[in-house]
Amino acid sequence: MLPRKIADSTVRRLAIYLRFLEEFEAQGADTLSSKALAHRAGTTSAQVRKDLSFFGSFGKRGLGYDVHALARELRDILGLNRRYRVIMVGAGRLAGALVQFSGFNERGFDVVAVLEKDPAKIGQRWGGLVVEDVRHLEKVVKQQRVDLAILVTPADPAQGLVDRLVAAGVTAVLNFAPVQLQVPEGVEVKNVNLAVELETLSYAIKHRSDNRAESA
Amino acid sequence: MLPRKIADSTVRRLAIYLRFLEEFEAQGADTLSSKALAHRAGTTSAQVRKDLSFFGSFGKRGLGYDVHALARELRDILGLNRRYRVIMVGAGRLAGALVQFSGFNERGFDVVAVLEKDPAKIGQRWGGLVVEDVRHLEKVVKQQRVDLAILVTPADPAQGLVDRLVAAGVTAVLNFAPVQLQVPEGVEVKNVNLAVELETLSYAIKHRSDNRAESA
DNA sequence: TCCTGTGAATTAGTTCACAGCG
DNA sequence: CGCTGTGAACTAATTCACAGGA
Repeated sequence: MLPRKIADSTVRRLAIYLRFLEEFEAQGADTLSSKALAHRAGTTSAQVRKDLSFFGSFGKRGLGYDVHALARELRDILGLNRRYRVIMVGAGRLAGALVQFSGFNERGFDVVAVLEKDPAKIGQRWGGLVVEDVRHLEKVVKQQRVDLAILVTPADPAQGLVDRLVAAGVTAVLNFAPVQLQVPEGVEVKNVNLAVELETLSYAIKHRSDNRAESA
Repeated sequence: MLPRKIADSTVRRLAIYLRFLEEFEAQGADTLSSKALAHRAGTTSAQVRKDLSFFGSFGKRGLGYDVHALARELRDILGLNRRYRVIMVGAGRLAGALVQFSGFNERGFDVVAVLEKDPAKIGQRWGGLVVEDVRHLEKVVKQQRVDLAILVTPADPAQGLVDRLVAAGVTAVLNFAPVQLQVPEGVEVKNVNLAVELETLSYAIKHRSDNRAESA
């Protein structure tokens, strides 16, 4: 059923399809064509069908997809039919915003601990959590049975922290620090680099006319 | 000099190379090989050379790249040798974290206004800024000569807001709302979807063993 | 010799186009 | 018929491999 390797771009689109399916679900629609889904997700119907085809045949020819059934399939494919225990490493403003971000909770990601180095922040209450000393990282990861870490620190300490997280058993990391983390086989890292996003926009602004005219 | 179309993946890597070049610069290195840069950026030396070759020949055979000179070239290519005037649309926690985020300022992105719908937040002081009523969007965009908008709102109002931004003359948007925005030709949108990032990690966790073993 | 710059080869990803089922 | 599912065709991106200048 599962091919050797699914492209990251496909997985991202599946997550996007799921979001729209759930919107349609809420609106009471119960059948949807690949064309309609593609339109909402900003892609083509062939792409939608191809993406889904890697995992099975979920549609009805001549009809489309059952919204409920396809949403359920996608949640299953994406591993979203369980909850994840998340540790937040770093307690700056961005970390604070992420802890509050309802999208995480709705999707099954529960922040179970927040770690920080700065003594001024240790002991603060964050919602139901207390910010803990990062020295206790290993203990917390084990006691809380952490599945996934969100790393929200400056660049400098990031590699050392990820080494400790991996040693303690964490196998998935969402990294906001602007460094390329080195991790062993079997550990997944996703990077989010806000500066890079802005810089690609800067590039687009600067080179906008290149796509139309020859001269610069 | 500039080919018709540069892949987004290439532009992102250029931004990453620049970050590391600046680190090396700060450490006093003045020459660097494509191999060293590739290692830091998590790619291959051939990829580094190919990425750069789209824009020119910046290295010295047998030696490598002059760190200062290449950094300057990349800043020029990326359009980072000027400052950008940014409007933040939405004044939630994430917006607050982004406004404070030093990386933006260091890279030349100045937040010149923050807009919000919620009357409770309008009038709050954010650093040197006062949160303004989103009704004044058009006026603010024009008076502040905004180059770029960061959209940090729920999904619902996002399309309407982007329509107004575009009508007012904004041509680049960094979108955190979980919708696929429809914009006319010539307007650039970059999406950052934190839920999607977590969901691809969830997928990776679930399918980790598939890469090695046959059975599931 | 060392390391860049780059066509050529390869691999990955997307789109086409149509057979086949409801 | 309508719309899915999917090989085949195509396009894009990466990697190879080597010529050539410092």
